[in-house]
Amino acid sequence: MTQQRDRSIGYLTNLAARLLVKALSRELDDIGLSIGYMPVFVALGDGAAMTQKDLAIQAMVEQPTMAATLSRMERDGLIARLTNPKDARSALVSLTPQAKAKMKDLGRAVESVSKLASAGLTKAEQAQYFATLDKMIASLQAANVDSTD
Amino acid sequence: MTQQRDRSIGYLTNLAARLLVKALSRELDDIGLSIGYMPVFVALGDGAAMTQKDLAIQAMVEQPTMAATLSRMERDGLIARLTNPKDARSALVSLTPQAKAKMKDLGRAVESVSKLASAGLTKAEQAQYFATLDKMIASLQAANVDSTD
DNA sequence: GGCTATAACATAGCTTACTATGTATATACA
DNA sequence: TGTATATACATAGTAAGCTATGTTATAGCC
Repeated sequence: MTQQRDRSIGYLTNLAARLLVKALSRELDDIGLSIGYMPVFVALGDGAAMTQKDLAIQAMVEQPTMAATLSRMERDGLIARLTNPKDARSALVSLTPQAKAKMKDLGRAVESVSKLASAGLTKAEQAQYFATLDKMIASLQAANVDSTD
Repeated sequence: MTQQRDRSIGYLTNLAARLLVKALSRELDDIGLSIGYMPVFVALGDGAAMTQKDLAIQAMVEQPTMAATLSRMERDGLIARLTNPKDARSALVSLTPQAKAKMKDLGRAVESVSKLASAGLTKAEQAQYFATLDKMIASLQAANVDSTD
């Protein structure tokens, strides 16, 4: 009869991530954006144009994931694809003016969710949380690279 | 030109979660299990039988998510559905013997990934990480409830 | 120059999440 | 008793992730 919910590091981290996604998605809905678009905005927000591959690397997602994200963003009028003069296989992706116009609101949404998530945490706790995440991510990425070769 | 990756609490938490999922999925592949099955194993591992709804509550996922998970588990021969004598709308779900036979391996897989994730963290850091996650989850859940009514 | 290997992207198929909505059974109450 | 409401589950559709594999263009090398 013991209420034995999963308290593993994986389950709890995942739950927190899902709740963060949900919270941010709600904010982004109002602006007409989607959470998967975020890393593209971060990468291209300064006016840069880059290939799908470089976007995938920066976002740390696989190529097909970025391909799907970009096609949704194109559908939503947020990115344009210019032919890459240096390589006919790839295209250079950049934000449209409509996308750029939403950057400020996007920043506000991220800020608001970050505040919500860290409500009740001291500055020290927040710093510690980031430091721990960095270490954990490093361990997991190292193991991932090892077993991918 | 600044390599300005997203360092928001949301993005990093999400990245850690994705890496944890990947690591555990790799382990579970060997046993023939899938990560979404985990909360069902946790809930039913002691031989209990419960409804889809209660499973969804324990796993903290929405009902259609649990419905899909259960249908994959049924396909894989891991759960059985018995008619609920008290309510013809629902069925009582329990683990099959094949599923129970995998519980030990599953525990080992979780343990191994937890170790990998917390490699390089002191006991104090781990405890602090859990405490911070708990607070964060509580804040996010409270906000979620508020905006759902 | 032509073949081979590599690289970039596309496509297919799967998992795990979500929301919205439909259906059928229980429950409540007039 | 019969209707209205609430509950449990099913289904449809979408997002965001993954792996595996196909296609086309580039690069390397004999």
